[in-house]
Amino acid sequence: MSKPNQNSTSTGPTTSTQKAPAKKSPAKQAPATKAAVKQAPAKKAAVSPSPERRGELLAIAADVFAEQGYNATTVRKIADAAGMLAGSLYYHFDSKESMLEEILSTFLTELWDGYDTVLQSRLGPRETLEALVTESFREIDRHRSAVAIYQKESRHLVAQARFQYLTDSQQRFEKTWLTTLERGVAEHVFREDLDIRLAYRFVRDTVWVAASWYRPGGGHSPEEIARQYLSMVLDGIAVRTT
Amino acid sequence: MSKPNQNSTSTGPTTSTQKAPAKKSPAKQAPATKAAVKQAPAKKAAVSPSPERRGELLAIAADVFAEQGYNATTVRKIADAAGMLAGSLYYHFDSKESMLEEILSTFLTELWDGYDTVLQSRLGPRETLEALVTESFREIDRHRSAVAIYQKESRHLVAQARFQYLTDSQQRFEKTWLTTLERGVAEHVFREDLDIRLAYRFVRDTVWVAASWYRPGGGHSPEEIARQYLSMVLDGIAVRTT
Amino acid sequence: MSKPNQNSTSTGPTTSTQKAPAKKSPAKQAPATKAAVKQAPAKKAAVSPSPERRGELLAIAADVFAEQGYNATTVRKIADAAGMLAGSLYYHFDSKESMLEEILSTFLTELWDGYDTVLQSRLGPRETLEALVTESFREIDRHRSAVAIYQKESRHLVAQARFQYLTDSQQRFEKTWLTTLERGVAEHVFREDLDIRLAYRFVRDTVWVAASWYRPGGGHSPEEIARQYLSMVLDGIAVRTT
Amino acid sequence: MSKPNQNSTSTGPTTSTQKAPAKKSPAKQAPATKAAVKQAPAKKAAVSPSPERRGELLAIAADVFAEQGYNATTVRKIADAAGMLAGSLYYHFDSKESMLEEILSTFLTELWDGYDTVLQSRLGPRETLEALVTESFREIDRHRSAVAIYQKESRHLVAQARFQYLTDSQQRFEKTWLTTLERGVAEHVFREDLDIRLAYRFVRDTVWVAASWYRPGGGHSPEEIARQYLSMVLDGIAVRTT
DNA sequence: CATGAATGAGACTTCATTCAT
DNA sequence: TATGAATGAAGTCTCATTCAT
Repeated sequence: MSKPNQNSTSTGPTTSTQKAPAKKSPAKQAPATKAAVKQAPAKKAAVSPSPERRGELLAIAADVFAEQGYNATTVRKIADAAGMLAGSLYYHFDSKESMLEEILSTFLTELWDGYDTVLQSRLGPRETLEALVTESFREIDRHRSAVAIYQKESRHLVAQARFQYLTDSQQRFEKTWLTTLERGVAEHVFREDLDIRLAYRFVRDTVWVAASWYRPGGGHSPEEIARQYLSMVLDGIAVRTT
Repeated sequence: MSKPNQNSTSTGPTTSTQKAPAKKSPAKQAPATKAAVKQAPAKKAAVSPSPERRGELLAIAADVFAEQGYNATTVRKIADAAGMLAGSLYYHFDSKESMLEEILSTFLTELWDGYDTVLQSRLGPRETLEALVTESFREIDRHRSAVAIYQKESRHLVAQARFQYLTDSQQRFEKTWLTTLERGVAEHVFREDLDIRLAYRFVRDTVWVAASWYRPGGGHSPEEIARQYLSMVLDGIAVRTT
Repeated sequence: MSKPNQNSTSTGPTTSTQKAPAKKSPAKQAPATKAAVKQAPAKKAAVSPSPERRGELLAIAADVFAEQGYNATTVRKIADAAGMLAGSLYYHFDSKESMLEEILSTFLTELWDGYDTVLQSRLGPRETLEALVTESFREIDRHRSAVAIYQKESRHLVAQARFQYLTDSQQRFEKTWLTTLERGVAEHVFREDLDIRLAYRFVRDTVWVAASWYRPGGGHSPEEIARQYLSMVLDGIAVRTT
Repeated sequence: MSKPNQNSTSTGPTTSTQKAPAKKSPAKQAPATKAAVKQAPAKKAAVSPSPERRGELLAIAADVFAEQGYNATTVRKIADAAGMLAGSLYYHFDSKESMLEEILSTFLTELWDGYDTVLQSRLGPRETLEALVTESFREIDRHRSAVAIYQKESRHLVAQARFQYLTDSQQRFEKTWLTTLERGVAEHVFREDLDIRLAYRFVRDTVWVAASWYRPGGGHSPEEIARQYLSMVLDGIAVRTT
């Protein structure tokens, strides 16, 4: 039992084809990746006795990471923000990197919970797109820092085995969107002349970059922003010339 | 003995071949800032013996910065990529940061050259928007790494006096776009129900994030991509239902 | 509030059940040294509430020290092995070092008890040597971990005032053996051409290094091993050629 | 080429069944273990341009390791002894551990060079034993610190994949000695009643522990010490009673 | 121009130890 | 007695930078 916590319990979002709505399920299974990567003699125990403190600290860390960038964030800055000494963080977490990992995997798990709920509703392509975008803005609202971190850091991270699940998630994400767009074209609700991959990137980037400027509680609710974005994405900004 | 060049006064953005008057070109401020920051007794000589080598090295550095992030990039990685030892870079540049600065200011100078040319043509708002977007994709094509760096790093850099010109540029950028959009609404070529600031961010992000996936020489010319993007931005991806 | 016990004055080697007078028993010095080292105002109470638990913990600690080396052993490893948390050990012991000290001083006290019994029997030199070696193997059998620790760590420990008694013991040990060997030569039971100091080291190392591979309960009794070793030490491994 | 040196060239002693005498061959092949363990993107270059400095630093490090123990030795202590700053060591070596590895592997390579020369002479068992012991004392003379380190640290190190070659060497060592002793018994030059494994440990420990007290240049040449040791090991310390 | 070697600041991390509960 | 959470010192290592050659 020794050191009581550590992030061993966080779940890789890869495993998330969960049939039930299960929102906010707090990550029950360890990512498959980890099991394969670590053959160290299991020096860390399994469950955290006080998940609240962990959560607080992770939220603080996420804010600093988002604000300053992962590399530019020293553990001392996180500790300062948490009102403790740098070394004390290591009572709760294995490493700076494991904080990052837990932040991202928690976010992705919840994101996929939301997406899966949408996808299981088997809406039409336009309604699916609307629901996915709206859900995305909700996630940005709830996990703004995590999204911002994801945007900025995921590129470098995918190189590391530990962050394999980012790649997995990305692929699933891409497939989901491409399928939706293709269905929309096939069903004549999206324009036939679209370059699907380009449209995918267009929608994807359009939505997620919002995390870089969105401030929760700033006048617009996520649903409002989603509606405006969807209006632009679907109908364009130009006046209809008939 | 004395290092013959250094970018402090040489390739600064001020000296670039600006075709247009370009008032408030942000690059102009950089040298002033530097002068204020450094009080060392003029220990550096004036011009680099071989500006080509400088340019090569900067291009290499930009690629590595874009690939790995500025903070995660060590000067050794740059030197490796350039086939030299880390210390040798200091014959050409004052510091890692000055490389970054030169990369960004060079890019911004050229960007504003292009933008200013467009703006002086006094086109209608829709044509202005089209021309600015197209020009932007051309810049992405020519300075992909610089754009990617700009996207990723500018947020924290603006805190430093040395990078004041980033803020200046951003403000001018925002004003240019907001004005164009407002003119468009006023002239009934853009939808009246737009949230202008949201639309600004929408267009801005839509364009620049492309730098994160665009690969020069990859099938699509910048003009083609611009056309497709414009089509989506202006007319939306949905089929017109009347 | 105040920790009830601590080994500072309790199980020190002085208080052990020494059957023989054992002048200069090295353990005697330890308390004096300690008193000199610690100037804290007697903040610790006298005796541990449950000396058995202390003993168990020390045995566990000794095993881990022997296995991994003193420096490489963290108090957390000891606590893990004892099924408690690292901080909890400090209810029982002042410090990691005081555990080490108690392990070593306990061992040395018992060792000298045994040696003194032998020496008081006033046997001939060969029989003395045989008895000392046999006694040594018995100590290895009973205190394998302590012996292994002693072998590995005593060299750097002697530099510390707290472990002065190690030096004292070593000197007494050396004197005992040299005397025995010299007597043996004088009485023509040991070879005259011996380099006494070399022979001393030979016998000493031969015996004690066994602690590094000896496993109690592993086929050979300490007495058997002693007999075999003595056979080799006394008569050599070569066949007699006369 | 970047960072110029690093210990990538050191040879595992496992590979040492070299037919030719080849003394002091400076380790040409990388240990098989390393290739299997490291899949990192080969960030370190291959050959050291100034092996002399490396050698000096390794000798210094070996002395400190031997004196204080590997764990208790801080890189700062090594750097102090070398007259430089701690960080500067990392220009020459990857890590503290890689210094240790290079020290040990260099020593073992030379040791096996010497042993192989002896073994290829196909002497009788007694002469082989004498030659091996003598060779061992010569190695102690030349690599005292490395031998002392080996004695103290090899136990913990074998757990690490990087030090696999220690296990390999140990097994080969054991086989060599057991074979020699068995031949001796079979050919009636060693006593028939020997417990071979015990005798092996007896001889092995007897020889190598000498590194803990041997000081080069201290009156006795390695050959003299070897002769005295052999005299004791072969014929015992007791006077012959027939 | 470039190298080789070093500096020094600061990063992440470990760990013995403390203490309120 | 033991836990949970923290402290603070110290350790290994990285990296931008310097400078004599």
